[in-house]
Amino acid sequence: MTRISDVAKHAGVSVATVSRVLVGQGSVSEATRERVLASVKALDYHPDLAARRLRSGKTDTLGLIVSDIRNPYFTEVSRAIEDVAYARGMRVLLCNADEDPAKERFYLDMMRDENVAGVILSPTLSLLNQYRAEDFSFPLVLVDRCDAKTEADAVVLDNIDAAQRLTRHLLERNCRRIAFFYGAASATGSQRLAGYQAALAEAGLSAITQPVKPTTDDARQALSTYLERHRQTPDAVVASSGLILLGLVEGLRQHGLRYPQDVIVAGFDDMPWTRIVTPDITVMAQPTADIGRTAIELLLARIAQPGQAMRRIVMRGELIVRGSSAA
Amino acid sequence: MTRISDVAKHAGVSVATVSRVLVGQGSVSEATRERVLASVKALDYHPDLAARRLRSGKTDTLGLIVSDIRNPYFTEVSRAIEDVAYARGMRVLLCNADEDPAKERFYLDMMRDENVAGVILSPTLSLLNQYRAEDFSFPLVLVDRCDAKTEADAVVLDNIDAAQRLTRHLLERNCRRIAFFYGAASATGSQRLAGYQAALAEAGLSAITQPVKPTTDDARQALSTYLERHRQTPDAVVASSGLILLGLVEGLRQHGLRYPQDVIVAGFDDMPWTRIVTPDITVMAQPTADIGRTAIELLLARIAQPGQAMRRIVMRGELIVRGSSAA
DNA sequence: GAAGTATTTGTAATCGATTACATTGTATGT
DNA sequence: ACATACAATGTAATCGATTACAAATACTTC
Repeated sequence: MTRISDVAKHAGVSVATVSRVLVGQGSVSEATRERVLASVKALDYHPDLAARRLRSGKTDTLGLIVSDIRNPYFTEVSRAIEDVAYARGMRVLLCNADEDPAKERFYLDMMRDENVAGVILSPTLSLLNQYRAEDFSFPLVLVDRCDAKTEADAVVLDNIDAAQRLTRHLLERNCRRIAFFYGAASATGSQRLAGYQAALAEAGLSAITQPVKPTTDDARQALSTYLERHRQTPDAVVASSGLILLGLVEGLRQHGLRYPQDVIVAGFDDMPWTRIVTPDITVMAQPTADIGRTAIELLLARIAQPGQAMRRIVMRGELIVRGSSAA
Repeated sequence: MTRISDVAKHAGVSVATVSRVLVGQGSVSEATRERVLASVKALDYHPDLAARRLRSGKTDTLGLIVSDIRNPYFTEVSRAIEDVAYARGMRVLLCNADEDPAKERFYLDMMRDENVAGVILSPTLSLLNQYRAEDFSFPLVLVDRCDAKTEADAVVLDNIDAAQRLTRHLLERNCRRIAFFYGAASATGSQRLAGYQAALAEAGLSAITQPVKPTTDDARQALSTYLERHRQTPDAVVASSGLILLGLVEGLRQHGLRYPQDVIVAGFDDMPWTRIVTPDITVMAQPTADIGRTAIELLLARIAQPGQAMRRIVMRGELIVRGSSAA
């Protein structure tokens, strides 16, 4: 391993000067600057990050804790985040909390131990409910999940509005009995539930709601159970997330129900498969790349300006009408 | 921040003793051990990882560099890897090389700088071709992609056999003109191509092959172009990966071709959507969870025993026959 | 109980950078 | 020509742990 002292010797300067060149702090003459950089290149020197971190207390690593890495929503968001980080030469420590508050706790502790510059997190409901900014020693940006009462930097969809518009669309298609399958474990799920309920209330209709675990398997089973228990099938089934939507489509298929003839189906997240099934599926699409990019930019801004006011950035969903809700 | 010296003072011992308790090296009496642990808990002490790393030169961070985080194959593999890492209290630094040798290089350099304990990598073709074990300062396990001539720890599918069996299945369905769309940029794609070709050769048939970029969009376009250029549609189209398969299905749909009536379709990777389209899709499934778990275990074994012989672990794919290749 | 060994604990060096402070050299204004 | 300010560089302290080595204590064995 070549150390900074090797570079200093090679360039005929002190270690302090080498460090100044590398860090970009302090003043160095252009001549020595070039000499040092030449030596760095000649010796293929790479600073020891642990040493640098220990002394300076700074890191250029960001943390990203998502709820489910297999959920395409999160992979697309992470992808966008990582692209920005890559462009800036920063690292991203990606972890998967699996909707488990214990894992989430573990990873947050790990972020503290790693001394990351900041963290982007899609919090469990449990964390969100007891959220206090002062519990975190690093800048934190919430993504996907945040409510109005939580004082934090956040990037979220306008869930209530999005669910309301999606539901209104189904009402326009003359659906009356609309069953809403939602992930009860997340803030997102309950906000979308509220939007759905608001739309039904406008129309003077009563709600049919079914909380599920936010997985495809659980959603499929919940639909099955529902269909078996009730004689009358609903006019429409709606999912509060892409994974749940997939479960609903699987479940309909399993029960031999065709859409849109027997029952209309729609849900959140414009996942790739929604375009290729026949008929294709009406969805409320989220701007995942935008959400990711905005989240990391918000985080970097916060790191640069720790004092600035908290910002909650609310994005609008896009309704994409397809065959599954054809008139 | 509480430091190790605070803990030492609180417990009435020296910092060395505290360190020994925490690291688990050296001998400490049970009594002091408990006293130290009590102090650690009382003060909520967490060791500074940078300092620990600097002094010991060791890390319990692993690196994982995948080719495309949006590919469900890789998310499932990462998921399995991370589960094992979590169970052992290790961190995983996940990066997305995007099939780009430059990014791959960048992230490999970063892994070196981070001083990770080891890395799991799905290499680009370019890296694989010039692979030399001595170029890496850390233990490395290849996943998904490796060839017989590369001397490295690796976990891969038996690609030739898998593609051959998938192709034979189509031959049994009386397909004669079988078009193979494969990712030319990866070792996996060309190995699967070889398997396909072997099966056709057995049957005395000529191959129809189409290299594509390993993305859904590119596959869809390639299929379109192919269909427009050739009067006669093939009996079957086969994809060398799940993302390509999705593109083929989209393309068929776009051209109004039904399967299995007009053309049979099949491919690699049992992705969730393959079960819900109608008809559902015949696939060669990969044991992704097994692959991930095996890869990290192989890596940990290598870290523990740096001297042991290189192992290439070859997994068998599972043919799942579904409606898209119905007789 | 003495000698020898094993166990437990402490002292201080060390990892490789950053950075406060001191020092030297150079330019500027009067 | 002298004082002042500022730029460029070097010396050495420092970050917070681990660990080599030394010292103290406990435990055997005869």
